[in-house]
Amino acid sequence: MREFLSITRALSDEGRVRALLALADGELCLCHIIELLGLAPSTVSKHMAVLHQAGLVETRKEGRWIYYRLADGAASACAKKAIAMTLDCLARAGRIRDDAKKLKCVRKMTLEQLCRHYKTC
Amino acid sequence: MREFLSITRALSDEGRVRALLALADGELCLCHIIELLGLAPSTVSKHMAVLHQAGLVETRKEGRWIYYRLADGAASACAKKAIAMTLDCLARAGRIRDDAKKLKCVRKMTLEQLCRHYKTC
DNA sequence: CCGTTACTTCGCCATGTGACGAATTATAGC
DNA sequence: GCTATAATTCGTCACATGGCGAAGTAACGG
Repeated sequence: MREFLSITRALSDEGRVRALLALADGELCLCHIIELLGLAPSTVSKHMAVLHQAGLVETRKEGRWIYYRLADGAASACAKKAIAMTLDCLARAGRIRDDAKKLKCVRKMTLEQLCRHYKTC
Repeated sequence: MREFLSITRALSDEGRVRALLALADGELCLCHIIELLGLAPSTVSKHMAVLHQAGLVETRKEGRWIYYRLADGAASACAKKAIAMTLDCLARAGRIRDDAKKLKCVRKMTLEQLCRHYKTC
């Protein structure tokens, strides 16, 4: 029950849901997500921590950068179901399609470009 | 997106989740759910309104009583998926099994017995 | 080392949420 | 009608949450 509630709570914020779905096409650096959501780094960091604690995303550290990806094999059955449901319900949502477009551009930028002065996309 | 968030938000409270799963065995009157959760009638009423607005439950009025049941055919695909996931994740949870036991007793009581002085089960 | 940079943690504020009891509404039964 | 009762709405309170910027931490590049 506790795990289920941590998952539904994590999925009850639009920013977190958008971040989760952005990972559907592959891992992203935190600065990518900051750029996508247009929120303060501290805010996005906290959102990603919530998703991580719910078991919905996993992290990989590479130098100064932290990459996030959807939870895969090691994830609980419940987390997997929740991710599948989210993708299923929202793949066609306007906001998510817009995000996908922006992400195509964001993914092409180097991390240096991105983190230098956000909002360059 | 708005619908999805209203569903995840509805499912992010333990009382609401317990109420939803209690309906898996068939419809219940509000007073049944008040008895099950042990919360004030006004609180439970608000919880059920949240579930209803999220499209997860439907209501039927019969005299002074209001019966709730899981959303069925008329429900959105997203709501159906969410209900299925909730059942799937929590059917074996300790709290839910305890609730099922208590419900067996509660369901046997007449509404008059129940509403007279709650907590008689 | 020492500055720069990517991220996290902390402190703060505004708003949202869940709880209750009291008041209100709607319905059944006398 | 009038009373009793099931449910909702309202008012209030304590607490959780999401937002930000500032300060702190960790890692790269001189």
